Amino acid sequence: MYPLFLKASAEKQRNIINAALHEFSKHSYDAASTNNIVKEAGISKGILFHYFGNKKNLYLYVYEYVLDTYTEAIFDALNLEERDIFKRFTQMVSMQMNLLQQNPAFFNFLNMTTIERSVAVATELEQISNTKQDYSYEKFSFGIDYSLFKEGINVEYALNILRWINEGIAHRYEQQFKDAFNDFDEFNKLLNRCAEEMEDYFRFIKPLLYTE
Amino acid sequence: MYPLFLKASAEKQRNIINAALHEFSKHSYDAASTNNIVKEAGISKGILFHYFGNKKNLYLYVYEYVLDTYTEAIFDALNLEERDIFKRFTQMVSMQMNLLQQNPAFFNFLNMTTIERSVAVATELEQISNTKQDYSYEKFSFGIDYSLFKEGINVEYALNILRWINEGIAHRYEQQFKDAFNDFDEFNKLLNRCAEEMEDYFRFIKPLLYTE
DNA sequence: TGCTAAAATGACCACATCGGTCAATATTTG
DNA sequence: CAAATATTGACCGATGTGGTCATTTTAGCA
Repeated sequence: MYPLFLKASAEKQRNIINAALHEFSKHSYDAASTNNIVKEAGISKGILFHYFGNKKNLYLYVYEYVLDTYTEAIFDALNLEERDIFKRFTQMVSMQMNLLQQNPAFFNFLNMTTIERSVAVATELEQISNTKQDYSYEKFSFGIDYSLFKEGINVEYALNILRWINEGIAHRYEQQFKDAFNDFDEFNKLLNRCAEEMEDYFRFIKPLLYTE
Repeated sequence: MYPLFLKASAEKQRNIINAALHEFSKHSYDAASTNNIVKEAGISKGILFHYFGNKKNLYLYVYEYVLDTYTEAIFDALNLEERDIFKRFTQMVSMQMNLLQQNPAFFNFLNMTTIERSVAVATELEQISNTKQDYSYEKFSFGIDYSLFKEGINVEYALNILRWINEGIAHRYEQQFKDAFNDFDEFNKLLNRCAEEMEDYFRFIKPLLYTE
């Protein structure tokens, strides 16, 4: 893909990706500044364009990188022998918390891409999203044991509701995550509280969906 | 508040508010352009600043206007004698669909304000939000009959889940709403389909939460 | 060591757009 | 008709944009 970039040292690549993630998670594509990115990455403007040619390539590269990293993290975290959907969710929540701890901009960036409206990248964004996003969801729900559900339960509805609970809680914590970003202990406490709350809701809804 | 603006004709006020809503729902505060607003509203740059003094005042005025309109719409739509939370939700969904039909930018703007990060307006935004947002939620859940729930059900959890279902479905339809924005029939069909789906989920979850 | 090719720099470009102003003009009012 | 008010839009200095390229630094090899 971008051989010049891939030839650079791992640390440099990481710096650039993190700086881009940070900028693109704070601003829309149009409003994001390559000047800010190079400043934060500690590189010159020239080398960035040497690597990626233009802003758009950089943006789409970061998007693919994030989706791939996310998918890979799911692969790592998921124990496919666990066929209980609630345990699966617990696994995924802990995976997401780890990712968030490693790089808070990660999910902010993903959120931004879902509301991105710039015509300059809209079509490519949707294209990449379609090819990659569904895959990780499929992976997540592979091999689920549907017989654990009460008879007559619409499993598709049940799974969607679980996801929306997850997203709803995450969304509620978002601002707090941002505020606590620089306080390591506080940030970890928040992560735990958030995961705990998700667990609470799962405990609440599980007996409603599962047979005794 | 802004007497010069309020003295203008109702049509002019409407044009300005709609133009501002449109611009601020497409761009963050910093990225939004007053030039675009005056162009779309069909007024001169001078008169806009004559009315509001500066961009920030305009933005916050529109935000208050939207929250007030929303609250008022809830007042109109809600039958407080209906004490079944599911019927209440149905009432609110239909109210939201009406608002969305009248002005699609309405909810997009509200979504944008929830992710707004500009330091120029952050504190005021939160301040206004705190004073007004809670109120409409309180209003919505006033007089709910909790005895309809199964024994041992955590009602707070149940209500949150209903809200997240609502938001999750709405979010899923968002992009489609935008695409169909100019096709009146298609747009209405979408509104109905979205409301229908919310009803489906309510029908699904109601027997899980309520006693027979 | 010296030489060459590749990597990296950052000043610089032309340009677009920004929020905001204000002298000039149009309209309303009495 | 004059005075007061409403409205215009050209204009301002400032800022920042994505992208370029002559120049310098570094790395690899003989």
